[in-house]
Amino acid sequence: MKSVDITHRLNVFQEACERLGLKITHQRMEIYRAVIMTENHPDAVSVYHRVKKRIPMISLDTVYRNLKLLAKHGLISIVGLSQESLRFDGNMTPHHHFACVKCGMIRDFNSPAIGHLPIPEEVKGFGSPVSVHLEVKGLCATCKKSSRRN
Amino acid sequence: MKSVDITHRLNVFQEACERLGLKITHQRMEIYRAVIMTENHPDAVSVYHRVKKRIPMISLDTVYRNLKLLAKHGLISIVGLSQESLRFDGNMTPHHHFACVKCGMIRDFNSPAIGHLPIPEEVKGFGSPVSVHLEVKGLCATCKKSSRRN
DNA sequence: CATGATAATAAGAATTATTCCTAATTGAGA
DNA sequence: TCTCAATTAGGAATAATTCTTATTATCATG
Repeated sequence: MKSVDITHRLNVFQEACERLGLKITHQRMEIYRAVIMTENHPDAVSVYHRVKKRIPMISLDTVYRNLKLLAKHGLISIVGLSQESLRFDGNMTPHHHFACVKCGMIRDFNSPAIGHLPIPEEVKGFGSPVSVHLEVKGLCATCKKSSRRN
Repeated sequence: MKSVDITHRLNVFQEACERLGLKITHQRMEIYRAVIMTENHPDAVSVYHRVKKRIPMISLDTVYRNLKLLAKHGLISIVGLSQESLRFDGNMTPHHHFACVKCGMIRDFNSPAIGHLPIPEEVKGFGSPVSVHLEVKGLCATCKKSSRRN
């Protein structure tokens, strides 16, 4: 990404923080910057090491706290289903998943339309695809109800 | 799932183990059975508790070991991208992922076709979808090369 | 059916990822 | 500038997963 783009995105980020009532701290800015500058979807520890070069006293907890906070506010996202532990699936027939971001509930669904999706040529350049799943994230009906009560 | 179906799947599983040279142990059978009988994509600890009712001395390690082994052989699957830690994404424009199951590399791709997929009505009954990602799992070019060497 | 090679297991220690706790610091509005 | 709630650093705590080792069980073969 070009440095003018980075600057622009940092400005947009700053405005978003103001709008959301999040304080604009040095740490928060650098953590965000590290995420958008890293192409390959870093984990928290990678972000930590990267930010440490600019803020040597940064704590890993601060990195985790901000990454989660920013993800919660939709300023960055978590790759995949954001589960804290591995989950297993005995259904080996083609299907897809709906996952609740709050309680972790996962439901299967099929879709003939999705069944024969065209995988772009580009992807074959990355390697050999083995499986294809559509992952729909959202709030399940139960969690939606309980969050309205608050 | 009906009990005749369970029985049938256990038979198929047993044949698969024979074909793959995996020994048919009591623990392995019960672990597989627990996974296919649980609709909601259990994590390892849930499987452990379920199996413990039938094999009180089962160890958690055995559960993990078998779940991973069965997943490796394609007898069950791991939900999502099978990552061991959370990974973050600063790209908030619509895109999809190719993930290498061996080294964890993730690459983005877009697809206009996937962009306006019809989400089945069924899914709206589960809750409110927020994001939709296609997750393609496979072996990346580099890992494919290095595994051929062995 | 006995037996030996080897895969698999139990139990607990070790490792890794993530979150919590607390005291000190800081950003931003009055 | 002053104040206060939000944020931070640092280390302890927790949770998830893997490793180590001694023992046991499976299954091919005699």
